[in-house]
Amino acid sequence: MTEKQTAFEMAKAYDPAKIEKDTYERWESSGAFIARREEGKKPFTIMMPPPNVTGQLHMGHAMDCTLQDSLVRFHRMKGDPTLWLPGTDHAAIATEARVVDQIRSEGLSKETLGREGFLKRAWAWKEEYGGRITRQLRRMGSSCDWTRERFTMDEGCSRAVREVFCRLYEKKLIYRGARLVNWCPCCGSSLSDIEVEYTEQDGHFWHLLYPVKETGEMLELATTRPETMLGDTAVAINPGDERYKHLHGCHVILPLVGREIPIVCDEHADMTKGTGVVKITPAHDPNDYEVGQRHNLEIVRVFTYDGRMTGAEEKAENDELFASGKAAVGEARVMDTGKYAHMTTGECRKAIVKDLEEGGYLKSVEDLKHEVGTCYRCHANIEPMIASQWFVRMAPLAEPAIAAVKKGETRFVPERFTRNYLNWMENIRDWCISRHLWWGHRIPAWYCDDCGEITVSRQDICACGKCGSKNIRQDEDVLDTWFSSALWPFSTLGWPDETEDLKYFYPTSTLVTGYDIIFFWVARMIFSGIEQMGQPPFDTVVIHGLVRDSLGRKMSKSLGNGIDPLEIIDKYGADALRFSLVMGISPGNDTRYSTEKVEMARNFANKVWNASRFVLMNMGDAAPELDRAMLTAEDKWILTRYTETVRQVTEYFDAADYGLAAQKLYDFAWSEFCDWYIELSKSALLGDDEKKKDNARAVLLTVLSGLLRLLHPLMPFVTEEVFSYLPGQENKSCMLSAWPEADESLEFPEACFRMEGVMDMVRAIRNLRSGMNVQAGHRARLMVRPAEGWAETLMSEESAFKRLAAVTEEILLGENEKPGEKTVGAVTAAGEFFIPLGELVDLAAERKRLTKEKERLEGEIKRGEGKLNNAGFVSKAPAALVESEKQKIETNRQMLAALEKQLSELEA
RNA sequence: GGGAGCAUAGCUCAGCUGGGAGAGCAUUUGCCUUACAAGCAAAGGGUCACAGGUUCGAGCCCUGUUGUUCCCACCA
Repeated sequence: MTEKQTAFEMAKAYDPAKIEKDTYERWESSGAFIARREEGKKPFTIMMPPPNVTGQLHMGHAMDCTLQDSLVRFHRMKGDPTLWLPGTDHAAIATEARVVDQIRSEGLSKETLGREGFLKRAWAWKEEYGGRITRQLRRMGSSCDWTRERFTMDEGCSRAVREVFCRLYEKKLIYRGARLVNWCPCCGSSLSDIEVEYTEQDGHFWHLLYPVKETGEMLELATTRPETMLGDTAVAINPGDERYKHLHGCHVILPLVGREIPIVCDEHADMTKGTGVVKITPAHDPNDYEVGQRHNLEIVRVFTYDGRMTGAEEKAENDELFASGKAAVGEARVMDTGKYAHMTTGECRKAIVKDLEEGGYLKSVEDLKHEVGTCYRCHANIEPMIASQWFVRMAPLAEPAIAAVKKGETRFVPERFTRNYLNWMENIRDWCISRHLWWGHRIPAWYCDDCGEITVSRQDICACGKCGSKNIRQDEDVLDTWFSSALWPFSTLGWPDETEDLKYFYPTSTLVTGYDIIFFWVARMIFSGIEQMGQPPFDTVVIHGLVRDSLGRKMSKSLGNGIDPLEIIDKYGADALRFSLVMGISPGNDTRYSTEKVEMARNFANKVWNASRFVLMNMGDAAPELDRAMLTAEDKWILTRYTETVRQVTEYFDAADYGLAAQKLYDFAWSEFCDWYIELSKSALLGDDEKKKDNARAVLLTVLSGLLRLLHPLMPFVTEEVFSYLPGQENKSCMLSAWPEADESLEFPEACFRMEGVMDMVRAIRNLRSGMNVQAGHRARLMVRPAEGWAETLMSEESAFKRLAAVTEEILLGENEKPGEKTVGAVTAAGEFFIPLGELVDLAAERKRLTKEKERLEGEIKRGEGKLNNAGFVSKAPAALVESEKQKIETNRQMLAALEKQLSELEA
């Protein structure tokens, strides 16, 4: 613990850079972040969505992290055994791409390094960037349990991955097969369906003519991808299409290739679209693949896995595969595309179009915009391909995952995301989990070259499980990175071992994440948790929006509009960044980042700092005790407002409504505590009545100490720093202090009402002076006529009103006396007042101003009467509302009467 | 083709189970008042997208319309 400076040594402005590093180190080394199991107490657990080790944190992480840390600190202060488990994700495809870039810049390639060499480089990358990320998380102030930090590819997580893979395989929920998959020729890997992003692209419709063998007529059809025609194995028409009834059972001759292919009848052919004729390429189109399955069509692959046209070598290889009987079920035959072989698919498209045109097979070309699948990582166009891959059978896993959410065992906040989740789960297709990469969890399957057996094993094996042959190879591919993230809520707690942590902390409490990964991650955690653990991994999923740039665009590397959270922390402090990311957000909605917001938050942190400085400067030696008998009107007012703030902020945190919590704290701290209470407290503090001084000190301390604690989850650093200076809290940590509870005995509604009246009147006076251009330094006299029942409140020796007004005015009380000189005046609910301004008073302008006010009041009264004369309102509205409406009218009538009197006095 | 979000002050956005609209920034005016000029005291600025409906009462609930953003969907 560092030597504490006194309040008088506190800097005039809050300087976060001076304290953040030390404060964080103190927290961490004290062990305060470490979760402890307390039997009999329900823990609060959050698993951090592990950031990718690809690079560094961005603003989205900063927000995600702030929301989680706020919740975690809130629960820790409430006394829950709290675990926030941090970690990082190996991000298979993304990291591999970065490492490939890195080694390429050194003139190396994956192939030259070899698998082992490459993985060494990848681990080095992980060490560097993983370390950077955890440092960044610390800079944000994250109070996570670093002793439990995990990595998706560490030993334990990897063991969990293998265990799950084997269990699912044994239950036949994982299978291998040759299926049509989304293939990214650029990444050289398959992708799952959700990894494909559809973007609108300019393209063409090529209208082709295929000659019918039996009739000699030309059949017109259209395609957006003419290069796939080489792999056509049928042409489809709708069975009910009258135009083509005569062609049932006929064949067409595939142009350029000369292959005879059947005309099949299939519902897929839509009579209303184009000519109603569709070419069928089962190897390269998802719909065509389905048609092919239904009609048992041949599957002819014409693309290589790196985006070129197949040639003689590929065909020979493929032929051998089939000849040896090792071809997977559903595997495609490969065609030697002859003159097109080795062209890229793009080059081939041009060549084919040209050849078709020359052969008279191209009827016309039409421009068109259409949605094309692209890779979410590299944005290259996806080529659907037949490939032998591993899949997770989703239907049996989805079913309980749907039920759990429907039953409310897992709840989405905001609720609207439930539908999103259910809709996706209910239409889910099998999950392709193979990735043709090296960085990741290698698929634990071995192929026997002798007997063809596939052995899936928890341990590495060196002989075939069936025939014992040593002639085996492990599958070259790794698993989709989300396969391991899906296990995060339990793999990180030691599963498959029955660890104490696992028993105590699973299922976790809340998951906090952005809506962009509900499908990628949240859904998969839910079904994995249910399948392996028997219960869903969390009860609440708090979904937040994305952080966009100041123009509303997504922050991205390619746009160059990303902002580094660390730079902002360096300049404004972590608290400012955190608060700016939370204030004004609403659940599930996107937010824009702007420097102005950070400045607002920085100013607020400074305000908190200075308010604290003021309170500390005025503290005596001992910690003052709150004495209820001593409380003044303004004390009661601020204590009431404070209690209400405690109640509301607690509710907001419980509902994960951070934006409202921040707003409430900002308003209370600034507009009520600082602007009014601190100002009012000065009279006692500067006076020499020690009892009054102690009373003011006690109230200031009560409110400030509570306020700091309420603010702590959002602004941990400044609150922690200031808290330990408080009398009675020496060397105590705000983070470990108790969350404030609303104390009803500190609520004084009547005092509050009185204080609001005083404040209204003070505002009216200031307003009038400002409007009359009264010089700030000018101490005019002020004459006050209290409204009925307000004399004591306004005019007693102790009145807050007198102290507030006395700053600029000299006060005269005259119950019913006339001002007797030229004045300006106004009426408020608490009473009326006059400021004598002699010749400065413009009678005509005054008349106008007062008349305008009179009309406003008359309008108010009329509106109120309208309501009360409405039988429906009186009978149906809540009684309290009707009553307050009556009160309002009564007050307004009194004010109106006073105003009319003022007007008549003006004439006199 | 389905689904969702958004439309409120010049800008960015809040607004709870319906009870006469708020903040920050910007603008205007006056202040270095002994915590804070990263501040203080004031001011101006809104047909709550449009049209209906429910209700004693609608920014809020319902229906439709327009604009906009996003997600999902195999459309040749």
